[in-house]
Amino acid sequence: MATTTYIASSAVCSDPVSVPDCLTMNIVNTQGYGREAHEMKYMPQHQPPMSHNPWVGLPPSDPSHWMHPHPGLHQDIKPQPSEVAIHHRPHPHMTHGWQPPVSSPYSLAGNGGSPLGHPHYPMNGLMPHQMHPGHLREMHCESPVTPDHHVHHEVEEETPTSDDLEQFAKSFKQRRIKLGFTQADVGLALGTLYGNVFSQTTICRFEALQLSFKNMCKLKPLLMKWLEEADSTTGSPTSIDKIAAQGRKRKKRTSIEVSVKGALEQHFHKQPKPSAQEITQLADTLQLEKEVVRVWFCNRRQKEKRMTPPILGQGHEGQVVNGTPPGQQITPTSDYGQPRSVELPRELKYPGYTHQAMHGSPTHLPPQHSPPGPLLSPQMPPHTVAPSHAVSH
DNA sequence: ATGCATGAGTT
DNA sequence: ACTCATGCATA
Repeated sequence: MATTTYIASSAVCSDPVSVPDCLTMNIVNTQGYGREAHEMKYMPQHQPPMSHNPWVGLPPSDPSHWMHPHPGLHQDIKPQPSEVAIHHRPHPHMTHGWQPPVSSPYSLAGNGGSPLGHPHYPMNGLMPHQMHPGHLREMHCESPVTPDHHVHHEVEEETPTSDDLEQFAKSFKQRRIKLGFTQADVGLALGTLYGNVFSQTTICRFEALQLSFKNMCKLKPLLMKWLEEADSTTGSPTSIDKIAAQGRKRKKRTSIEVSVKGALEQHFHKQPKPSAQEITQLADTLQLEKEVVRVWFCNRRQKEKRMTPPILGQGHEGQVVNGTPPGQQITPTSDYGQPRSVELPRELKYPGYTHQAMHGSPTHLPPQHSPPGPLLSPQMPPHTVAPSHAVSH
């Protein structure tokens, strides 16, 4: 049964540390659900664009990162960096000009980081950091489209290959852990660092390669920077406050029964993009709200586009299709529920990357830009290996 | 770690 | 109505 309740997401902001009230974003009413109706978002208390970011030298010249044309009128609740109450790290004993951009390995909110009341403090004061810094460019990605005539400088802004990403993600995770930071810490740190806060979820997905290729590319440089800062820094406990995402009316997560999911999966195999009618019918049949079904399909499609897509071919549907998208290689292996230890030969997996392989502007490119050069223009790297879906964390 | 949801931007 | 980036809530 689908729970269709709305929750006054007062969020679990039970941050033991503190919750600055300065962060109150007035969330009015969000009826994101009934799009057909009004779409009131939340009203930002608004606030001075950039307050201070003591340690984060945010170039005033580049507010674009954290400012949106419509403050407060953006996507999910994301605290503006300026809103984030950052504590100056109480560590006078630091020799560095400035310290860690990051939040301490503790503090942390609700999610992944330190769940259940008291976080584990991996290191109070001393970090196991410093593995062997000064070297995180072990990955050089040769972009497919890179003119060979020009050497690689440090920061390769060229599109990394999926291998690069995979490799990076892996080492990133490893270091992050050694440094004693949680995924949530990182997400928060990015906010104080660059003004873009990310959730534990996103960091997690990055590490697990569960984002789109493009998205991975976008985040990589940020995480790279964080890494630099992080391991070039002596741990200084900084307490970060968690912002409460309050008041927003969010539909409660619908729980779809497994049997129903199976049915949905089956339909998905036959028709990944059902028409409104089909959706309606399906919803009717399965006793779900139409919207729920619609969203399910959206999410399912999105899943297919991740770097580590679910393998098509759920245990039950026998007659799968011929709908295999060209170029999409389906690995008959089971789904992501299992430990993917096998080297999945999924050479191509970005069937539908019709858009920008990644470029700053949101504007999309024409689907198929025929490369002037004789070489192919793979926006997507040749191949990817099996995600070493490690267990950790 | 992941399922369902939101919302800006597209098509 | 869809895609895509992202995240709350939850398993």
